[in-house]
Amino acid sequence: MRTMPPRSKRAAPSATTKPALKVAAKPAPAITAEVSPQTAAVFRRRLHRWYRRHCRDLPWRRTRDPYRILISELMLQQTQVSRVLDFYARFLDRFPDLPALASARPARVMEAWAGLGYYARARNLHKLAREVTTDRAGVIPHDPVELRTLPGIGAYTAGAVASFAYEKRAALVDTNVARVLHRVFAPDAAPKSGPGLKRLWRIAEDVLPRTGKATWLHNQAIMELGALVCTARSPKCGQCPVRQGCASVDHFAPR
DNA sequence: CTCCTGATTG
DNA sequence: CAATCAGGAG
Repeated sequence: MRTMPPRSKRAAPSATTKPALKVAAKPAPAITAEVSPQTAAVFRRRLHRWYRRHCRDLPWRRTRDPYRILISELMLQQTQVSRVLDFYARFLDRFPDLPALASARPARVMEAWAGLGYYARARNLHKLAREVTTDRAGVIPHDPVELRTLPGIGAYTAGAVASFAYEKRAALVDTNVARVLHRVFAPDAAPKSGPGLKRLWRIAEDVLPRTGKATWLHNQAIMELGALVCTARSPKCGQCPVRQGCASVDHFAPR
């Protein structure tokens, strides 16, 4: 039961400060949830049932090694799954762990990346490996905020590493997730840039499960739905587990 | 906000 | 040749 929402990030108005006599002072932004807990729960259940039956078996879903998760996320940012599979295996063969990568010569790293393009990201990755090795005792951070301070890690990748490697309860929004949440919950929001994206991040938080373990599956599931069903063009609403309650289903399936 | 990358599409 | 994409950087 969800009788007591334990700690939603913003709900608790930190009792450490002096209790104001007037409650009306509006001490914190106290953002209103975009999605009610009930709606979120239904969404999660349908989504998760679907994922268990339809998920693809991908190598980076079989590991929790932060290094391997990181490599997969960086490669997937720029390349289709089918092609990443090859490069991923080869890259990890040459650099099986963070120390191996950190101690490699730049030319060797670029060699392993050759064919993937976006070589600035390979340089960032190498720099990250050396930074983490020297400054952080070789431990890739758990916290999305800390992750974001590393070269090449933005909001999305930070959430992905926290969630997929450490099974932390962290939201993530990439274009797949943005598209799904936009269509289901916020058809009026402009999913590109600015306030629209901000709102989608808020929605992503709202629909998150309570535990980190469940969040791992949840985040994989939204991305998988966006990749397989809720595609950019001609979404397969007929196969969508969350079409009931989707704000856009009529738009795509006018019937 | 603009710019950047490199594949892909018009 | 230009537009588009997806994330990150500045």
